[in-house]
This record gives sequence, structure tokens and C-alpha cells, in this order.
Amino acid sequence: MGVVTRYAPSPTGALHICGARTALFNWAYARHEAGSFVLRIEDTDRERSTLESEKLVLEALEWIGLAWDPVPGTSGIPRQSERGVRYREAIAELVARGHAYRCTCTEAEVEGMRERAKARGEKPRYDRTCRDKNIGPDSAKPFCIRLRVPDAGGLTRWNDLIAGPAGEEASELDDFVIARSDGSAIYHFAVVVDDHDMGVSHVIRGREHMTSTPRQLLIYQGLDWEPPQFAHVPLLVEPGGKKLSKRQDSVSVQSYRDRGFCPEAVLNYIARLGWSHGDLEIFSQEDLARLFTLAGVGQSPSQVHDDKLIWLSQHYLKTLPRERLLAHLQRFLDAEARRPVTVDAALCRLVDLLRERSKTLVEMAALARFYYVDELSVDAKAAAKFLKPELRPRLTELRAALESLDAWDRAALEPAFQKVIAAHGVELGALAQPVRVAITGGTVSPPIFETLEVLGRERTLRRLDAALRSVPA
RNA sequence: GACCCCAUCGUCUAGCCUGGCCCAGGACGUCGGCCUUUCACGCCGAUAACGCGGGUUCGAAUCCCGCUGGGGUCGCCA
Repeated sequence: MGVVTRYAPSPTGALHICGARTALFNWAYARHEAGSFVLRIEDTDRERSTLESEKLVLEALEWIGLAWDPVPGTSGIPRQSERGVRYREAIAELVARGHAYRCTCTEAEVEGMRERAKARGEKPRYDRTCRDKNIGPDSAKPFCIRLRVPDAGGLTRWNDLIAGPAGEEASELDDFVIARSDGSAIYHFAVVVDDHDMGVSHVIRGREHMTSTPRQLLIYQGLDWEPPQFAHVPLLVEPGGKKLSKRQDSVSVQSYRDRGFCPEAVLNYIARLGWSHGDLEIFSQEDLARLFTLAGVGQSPSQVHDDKLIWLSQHYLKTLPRERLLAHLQRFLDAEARRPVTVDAALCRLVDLLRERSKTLVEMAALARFYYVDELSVDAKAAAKFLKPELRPRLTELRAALESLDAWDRAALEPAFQKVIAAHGVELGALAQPVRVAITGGTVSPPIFETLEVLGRERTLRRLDAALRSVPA
């Protein structure tokens, strides 16, 4: 029996960075141990679970490159909503074994017990009223089912693969509900049955689940099942220090994608949140599969900041194979142009020039704008500063020189510029900058000769003419 | 409130288990410089942390205790 890890999202919204990171750790651990990584949809909350969310989550997982293995005997991804029968069966068994009992206390009554316990300065919990009443299945009053927490010999401690020795005394535990009055299973119970049935060997999840582990352990014990290994990953927190809110869309995988971060950068970023491997910073997916260990996961919560993500983004923009970069960039090109943009050889060249000048794909698409746009809109401030009347002669001379050039490459372009600046006794910048504004519409672009080359002679001349026309005489 | 957990530069972190190599290393950020036709890239340099107080020890970021601060969990939600 090899390693089996799982990621079990509840489809109630987009995949957030915390979920993505949990999924990544599960994925990486499984890959590292040559095991399998499976998915499960926890959609027992019918109110909040939607198919759209589910699609969103799976899409996000695919986008960051985490492929899951299909679960045998299912359509690939089991969903809790389809496993009700199995849960009931397991609940019945637990009752039959005497490890669970029926409870007819109403929610209001239980609420009262909790209030009273709290008033006494104790942990709010159920007072075990029905524990020994031996209520049968034919009870007239509606009943839920509670686990009978053993007084002694309860297995509530475990050696966490990340947190170390953990757990609490059984005496601290409540006789918690495992099945609602309608017979359906509570999340904690369903999870145990699912993990067992799916053969999950390692449960790697967020620290917020740590306190519920003893209860799950008790269920394993009651059912006489061997529990999996547990590994609880420290939380991801907001810059303030609070737990990251699930509702914060700014940290959804989708929003990172929309902001122009490539999946390689996002994956690398979340990998380094709570995990490290010596002094290394750059990790490809293959690196992670090869190097990931639970021992490399730290103990303290990590704040989510954009700084390093932006740096990683820049790094991947610089180093990604061209094909991949272009594939990521296409949608941003289309969005910026408001039409499908064809990436021809010149645009390819431009993209290469833009690689080390862009922090995100959004920025890259914007910087390339001058190339794929027909009607260039020139930035007013730039024009006011660089397209002044006194520059007319220089620009006019340059235009003429460019028009008569035999070739359109750097070797031909540079002498043409040199001639003009020599005639006027100015630095190259004094000519290059106005030209840049005229042909790109702004003050920022790749080096002037390359920019000219990319744009081509015809469009360059046309834009110079337009600029000349707009300069007051 | 009860139970549990965490604590190294502004941020991500190495080191902690197996005390000395750590007057604490890397990365991001920030600042300065070099390069330079704009913007960047690149290169060089600087900045900045062991929360506090007690122990133990020849010696503590590392072990122990306390404090402080922060967080998580306490549902017939997932």
C-alpha cells in the first residue's frame, strides 16, 4: 500500500490561495512518495455548494498544474452528496457496536447546556443527558446520533507529521453529533468514512482542522479502522495576522490569473509559503515533486504579500520558454486589443524584448500595445514634453533619412540617427526619446532601434508623419 | 471563557530536534552606486531580526520555566 493523499474542497466559491497551497502540498507529497493524489468534492452543504464553484475549483487546480489521479470505482472524483447510503451504513454500525447513541435533546436544550457550562467557566458542551437512556430507533421524538466518547482508553493523541505530538485528553471531548435527525452524516463523520474508503494514507490539511482530529480519531477507533497519518499545515494569514478570509476574492487563484501572474509563478509562490528547501527560491513543478518533504514545512503562520510573487512573476516572464509565455499572454493581448491578436514574427520579437521589462502579463500586453493597435493614441504629457516645435527639423531630417534606407535593421538605422544627431550636435537620447513618443505613444519602450525594427518601416514613417502633423508649427 | 497552537530582519524563510562553525545566512522589499538612448535587466554595496524575563551550561536563537503578544477551535456548517 503506497501513499495516497487527497484534496477535498467544498465547492462554495473560488479556489483560494490557502486551498491551492494545501492541494499543492498534497500533490507534491504524493508525487515525492510515488503515491497518488486524489480529489473529493465535499458538497454535503446543498445550500452553498454549486456546480459552478466546483468547475471553478477544478479549473483553478488545472491552471496551476496540479493533476489528480482518478479514484477507482467512481467517475474520477467522488462527491459526498452521492455517498449518503454508505454513511448511514457506517453510522448504524457504530451504534450497533455501542460507540454511538441516539439523542432526543432538542437544539434549544443543548444550547442551554452549553450556556450553563460556559457560565461555570467550562468548555461549552453537551451534558450527556441521553448517553445512557438507550433510546431505540423507534423513538417517537426525533433524534440525532452522538458519538460515545470513551472515558478511558480513547485514542485522541497522534504524532502529527508536521506539528509533532498532538491531541488532547478524551475528557476534554464532547459527545459530538455524527448524524442529524434526518439521518444524514455530519461532515466530520463523512470525512472519516471517505478517507477510509478511498484508502487515504496521509491527511495533509490546514491547521484549523487540528482540533477536530481527536474526534475523527475516535471514529476510526469505534469503527476499528486504522487511521491515516495526519499532517497539519500552518495557516495562511492576512498582512494583519488574521486567518485569511475565504470570501476575499483578491486571494483567489482566478484573481491572480486575472492580474497577469503566470501559473508557474503562483505555484512557486505558494510553495514557499510555509515550506522551504534550504536557501532555494525558484522551484519548478518538477523540483517540487522531487524535493518536497513534510519536514520542510514550518510551524508558524505565513502572511500573504505580493512582493515576492511579483518578483517571481518577473522571473518566470524572463525565463519561460517562448511557447509557454505566448500561451499565457494571448488572452491578455486579446483583452487589451479588444479583438483576437495574431502573434506574428515581429510581435514574437517584441515579446522577447518585453520579457525583462514586465512584471506581469497584463503589463506586457500593455507595453506591446503600440504594435498591435492601428490608431495610436499618444500620451499627452509625453507629447508635450518631447514633441516640441523646435524638434521639427530633426524629426523631418530623420524621417527623410529613414525613408531612403535600403535596409531596415539596426545596422542601417543607427547611422541614420547618428547623422542627424551629429548635424544638430545632440546626444542620441535627444532624438530617440521624441521618436519613441511618436511611434509608441509613450516614453517607455524597448531600445529605439529594436522598436523601430519591430514596427517596420511603413508604420514607423506613418507615425512620424502623424506626430509631425500634430506638432504645432 | 475553555482547550490547543505559534513566536528569527518590514515580508518569505535557513539555523533550533543532535547547544559552540551564528556579534545569526539566503531571498523579496527599501536605500545607494555602476551600467545606460527611455524603461527595465544585470552587477556591486548598504539597511534590518533571535518578543521579554528568569534559569541550566564554560557557552543558548538553539534546552527548561514564566510572562507578553498573536492565532486556531469550541454547530444537528463544511
